[in-house]
Amino acid sequence: MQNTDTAFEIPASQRPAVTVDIVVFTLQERELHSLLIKRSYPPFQERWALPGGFVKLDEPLDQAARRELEEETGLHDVYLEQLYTFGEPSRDPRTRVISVAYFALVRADQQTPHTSNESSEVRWFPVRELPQPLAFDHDQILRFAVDRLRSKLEYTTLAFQLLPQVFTLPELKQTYEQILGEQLDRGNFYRKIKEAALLEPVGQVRESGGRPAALYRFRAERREGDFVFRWREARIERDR
Amino acid sequence: MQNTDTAFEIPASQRPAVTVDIVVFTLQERELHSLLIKRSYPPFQERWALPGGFVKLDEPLDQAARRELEEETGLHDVYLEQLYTFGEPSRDPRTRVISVAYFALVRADQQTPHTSNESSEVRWFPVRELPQPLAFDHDQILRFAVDRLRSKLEYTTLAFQLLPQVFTLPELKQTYEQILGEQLDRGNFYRKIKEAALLEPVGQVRESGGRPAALYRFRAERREGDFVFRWREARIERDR
DNA sequence: CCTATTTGTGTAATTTGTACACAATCTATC
DNA sequence: GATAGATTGTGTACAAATTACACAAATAGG
Repeated sequence: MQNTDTAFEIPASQRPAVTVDIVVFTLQERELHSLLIKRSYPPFQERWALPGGFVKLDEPLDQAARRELEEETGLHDVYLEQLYTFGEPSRDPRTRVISVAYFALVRADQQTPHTSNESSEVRWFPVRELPQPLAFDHDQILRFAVDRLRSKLEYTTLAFQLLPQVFTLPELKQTYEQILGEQLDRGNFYRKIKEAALLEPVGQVRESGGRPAALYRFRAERREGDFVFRWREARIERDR
Repeated sequence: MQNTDTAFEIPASQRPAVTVDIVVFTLQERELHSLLIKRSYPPFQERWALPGGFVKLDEPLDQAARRELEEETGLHDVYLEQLYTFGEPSRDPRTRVISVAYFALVRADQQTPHTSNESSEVRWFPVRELPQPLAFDHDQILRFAVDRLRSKLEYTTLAFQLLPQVFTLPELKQTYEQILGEQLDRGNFYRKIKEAALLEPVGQVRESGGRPAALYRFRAERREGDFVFRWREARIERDR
């Protein structure tokens, strides 16, 4: 840490700008989507970009992320988690901008984003069909967020933040499959979920073409806290 | 992201300062230690603090971390990884300072830190006996780093960055035990390590009071990359 | 009432984790 | 130089978890 006051003689003009950018995920039609806004001004005019903006001088970082997200898209009360800080000097052609990236999860049934005076267009894109390239280094940030979401899914209850309040086991399984990108065994998946005692039956069913599926909700006391269960053994040689 | 140029009309005086702080870990006498420097000036005069300092306007964040670490302690060529960004408005009493925290790992046999004109005193402290409180929010940052190190140890080869080039299996096991804070079974540990094919026998032995231990080095092709093996199953209910 | 479809449960085979015993190799001591 | 003590290294039986797959249950449609 700065250990002399001389450090504070750095002229304010020499200070970098600090922004927050938010990667918002949701599920739509059983596919993982991310929210992008279309830029109206240069640089990267007409390109799609992550929502975000400048951190105010007296504002905590996560609060800045929530504020910018609501201002630009209307989304609020989302699950929010800091992702990584991107600070390459050339990432913004205008000036030095250091961006603290966040990722957010929203239930699709809950809110619909809207444009604002700051954004000409706001849209959900399937993460498998993003408009490329995005503005700035937002491609990189988004990839980073997808990787993080995928790996945290295996040892947290993050998936629940993407589902409606009430859902079926097949829907939960499909959520996992969508994000992990692989098929899971129904029997093993159901057993693991039930052993973790995360769910509470609602007592109703939902039709689905065959046998109706029972509806569940999450047990409130399990909502918070990061770790609840591990879907399966980490794969040896995963990242190669 | 900022999507109008008006955002850049924010006066530079309204910009926060950005620093990097580095939590440096090493092993000394088989205990995990962290490097602190004593502050010579207010605020927090005479308190111990993490090494760190201001990010220059045209400098990548990780480069800033390496530069500050070398300037303040002389340590260089360390393993470095971004940890988290701390941005509470009140964390520095003078002005808004956003700190991108890093954690670094060094082999104790390799380098010894020295003071500089910026630091009156530099010392390794066992993480179990830190001088408290530290300056700023550095207690929090350090706890955060220890937690991260501990959890990453279970699915990465980070422990290797703390050991000398050449080491024995008992030494490796002790490193894991120190950081995880629990005893491991020798037989099971050896088997896991050997199955992962991470090590290469050097062909020599080191005396240790009883039967000498064989020396190993890491296989170069396994040095990089994050994931290599998982020491063991994640503990259910870990974070509660 | 039969078939197709989807949900939900059961179970055998395999793999992995755990606990602990025992052999091997050195030092120290008498 | 024999023996005890200490530490490294290997083997193995048992428990637990994972995997793969079979089968029963519940509904719709013809």
